[in-house]
Parts: sequence; structure tokens; C-alpha cells
Amino acid sequence: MFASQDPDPRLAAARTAPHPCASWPDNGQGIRDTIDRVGDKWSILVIGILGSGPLRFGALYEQVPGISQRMLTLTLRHLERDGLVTRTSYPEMPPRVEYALTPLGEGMRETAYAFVQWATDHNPEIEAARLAYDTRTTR
Amino acid sequence: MFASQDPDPRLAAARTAPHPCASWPDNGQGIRDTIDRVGDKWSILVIGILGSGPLRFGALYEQVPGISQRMLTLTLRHLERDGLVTRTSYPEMPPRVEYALTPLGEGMRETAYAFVQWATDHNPEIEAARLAYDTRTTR
DNA sequence: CTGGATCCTCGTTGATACTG
DNA sequence: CAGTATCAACGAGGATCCAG
Repeated sequence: MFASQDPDPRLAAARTAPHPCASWPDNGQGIRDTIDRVGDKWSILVIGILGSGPLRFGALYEQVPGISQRMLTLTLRHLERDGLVTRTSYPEMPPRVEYALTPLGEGMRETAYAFVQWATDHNPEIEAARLAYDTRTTR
Repeated sequence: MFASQDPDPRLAAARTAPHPCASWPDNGQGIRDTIDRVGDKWSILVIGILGSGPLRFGALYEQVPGISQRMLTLTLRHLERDGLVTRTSYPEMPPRVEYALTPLGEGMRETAYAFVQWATDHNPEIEAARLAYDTRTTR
């Protein structure tokens, strides 16, 4: 599959010994899910908001602009399943449910924060690059 | 470029404080796109791989397991548009096109690496939480 | 108040075939 | 080799209604 034939010796070299770190530590296995959890539309927002302290469903619903009830429910379920968020329901009338970050979730939040920070800092460059690209290809 | 921009001392404080603000610095605007770029299925993989050095389309195609030509093309276009990757085509026969990380892309890679590292380190905990959750709800 | 159940739409992806 | 074009399929996400 790999060693069958190699017209270009550079390809063989590139495949066998490129650099110490050819890619990510994991690459393509379980990490995918964790990244997806952060990459999905709402999770990071929820985690960011919960970083300031526990909140009820309704409060969360108000603080995440544009989310639907369904998506908020699903997002919270996923986060709970992954051990990032705890769900505490108080059997009262009317029902009250509070969501809070676990220590694991707090760690995730801090790590994600670093990336958000980077994205914020470099957003101007990225926007500029997009503008340049668009004008270049449109013209 | 890094140390010069800090007009507001509160921002610096907000970065180090445990519970700085209600949410992320940006929240809901342009950052979304950047996060989406990382969150999408292939971009991080491509960026990670390109971290070891420039590669041709075909080599990339081989190193990303399961990607389709179309998706690789689209992913590279997006990354190029955002100024994270450069595309250099050599007018030869057969055609040769090389993709490489820009400095911006390299910065993105490093920042993302921190997160991937976290995800790798804590994957066991997350998997355990999932298992616990599933058995709890299934039983 | 919280959130489960349904329906429906739209975007993203993959397979395939074709071109410079 | 490095794409582009086209089409079909799938699934995430939104709207709405209903229930504990």
C-alpha cells in the first residue's frame, strides 16, 4: 500500500521521517468528540456563561442569544454526559433546575478561554485576510 | 504585537481572574467563525499535519484518513481565505501545488495544540463520565 | 418552569464523473 | 496530479405543541 512503488523519492521521505511531530498527539480517535463538543454551535457559549456560576435553565435560556429550548436542552445533556456540567433539580413547585460547571468543565472552560482569547486577538488579521481573498477572487 | 496592545488594565486582569465576566470576551460575533473553523471536521487535522511542513495536495489527501477530495479542497480554500494557509501552484506537468501554514496559521496551530493536549489528557475522565452516564440512564 | 416529542427545512457532506 | 461540477443523502437545528 505504501511501499509498493515510489516515483518520487521526496514523497517517501516525507512519509517516513518528516518531523518529530507529524500531527496531533491523538489524531482521529476519541479526541474528535471532545473537539466536536467545543466546536458545536452552543456548547462553548454555555460553558463560558456557566463560568460565572450556576444558573437555572431559564436564566441560561435568556443569556444565550438565539438558542432554541431544544438545543439548550440537548447541549446541556451532552455536557452533563461528558461530565462537564452537573444538573441539580429541586423537587419544588414550580420545578427548579440548576446547572453548574464541574471541575472538569472548569478546566475545559479555561483551556477553551485561551483559544477564544487567541481568536479575539487575531480576528482583525483573519477578517483582513478574508477581505483580501474575496476582493482578489471577485475582481 | 503582543505586549503593546493592552489599553485597558481591566482586560489584563480579566484574563487572569478566575471568574472575570459573565462570558467570553467576544461572545456571538466574529469569533464564531474562527471557532467554527477549528470545530469543523477536517480543519484541525489539516492544520496539525501542515505543522510539520508544507505538503502537496496528494500527500495531504493521503495523510487525512477518510477525507474526500472535495472536502479537502473546500477545507484548504477556507483556510487559505482566512489567511491560515498559503497555496503555491507550480505550473509544471504534472501540476504541483503545495500548501503551507502561514505565521498566523502556525499561531492557530499552537493555540489549538494546547486544547488538543487538554482533550488528550482528560479524555479518560470524559469517557468514564460518559460510561457512567450511559449505564445510569440505561439501567 | 423545565423539557420531551414531532415535524420540517436547510446546510453540509460524500460519491461520482469530468477537465486542465 | 489537482482539482471542478453535479446530484443525492443525511442529520443538525428550529418551530411548535404538549406534559410533568
